[in-house]
Amino acid sequence: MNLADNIKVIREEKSLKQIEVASHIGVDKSAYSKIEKGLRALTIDELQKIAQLFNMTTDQVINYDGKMPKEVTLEDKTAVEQMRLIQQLDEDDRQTIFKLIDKMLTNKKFKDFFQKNVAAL
Amino acid sequence: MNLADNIKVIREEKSLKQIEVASHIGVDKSAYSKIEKGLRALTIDELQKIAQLFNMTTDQVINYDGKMPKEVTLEDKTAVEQMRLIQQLDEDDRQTIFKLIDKMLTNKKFKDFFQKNVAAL
DNA sequence: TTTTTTGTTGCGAAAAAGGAAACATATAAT
DNA sequence: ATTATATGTTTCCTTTTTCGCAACAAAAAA
Repeated sequence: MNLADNIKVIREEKSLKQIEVASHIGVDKSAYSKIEKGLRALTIDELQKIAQLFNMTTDQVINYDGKMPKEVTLEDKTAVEQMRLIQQLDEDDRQTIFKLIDKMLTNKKFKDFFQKNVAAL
Repeated sequence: MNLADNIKVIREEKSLKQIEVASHIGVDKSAYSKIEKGLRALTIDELQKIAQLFNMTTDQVINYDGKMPKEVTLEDKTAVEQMRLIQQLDEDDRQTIFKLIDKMLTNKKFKDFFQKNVAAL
């Protein structure tokens, strides 16, 4: 999908008319039509205004991909990326994870302790 | 800071010459000079190529604020600590955590997706 | 069907971009 | 310092793009 198509699709998802987006970015409706048809390029300024109207970042508009989200797998990601993803969790989910980790760590400490002090008996 | 300034500052931080960026985006050096001086607008296409050359997203270039990296700022210092603790877990416990986080993240993505695309129905 | 709304196309005028070359400034070498 | 070289800027004219009205076409509503 190219940028022109992205904008058209997103605009339609938001049930906006061409004229509404056009006036928001300050161009004639004919010019806007050309934009969606790929007959005239969007300026960065216009893109930013459109993104603002759509409540999205410019990157999200540029890389828009209407397809369903794909699964996430942390395992193969770098630690930095893992952190970034964990930060994205909702507050309560993150709480759950941390509590679980606390339990696991506590558990491990006991396990290690017995391993070292009791197994020798 | 405006976009033209951002690009200039970032280019200089990366020790690139105007001519190098110019040829990467396919314009004459004089045109590129005009871009940095704000005498001619960047196209979205050019912005994307520049972002690629700079190893940044277009949003990062647009919203660049001069302040240096934030590899690990105080704010997410706790996150680093969190990761350090997770690394200490036994392999199978870590697997469990990761799988759970994966599920939560995937879940959240779907939730957000439906929020945006289906909730309006 | 007949209206009304929404989107597209044609066209001359106006604005912007292209790029070669002259010019200016900074950096390096002698 | 002076000269050379590398880097960045400006001028000037040509080419390309955009402008926006108005006519046109298509779709939706009445």
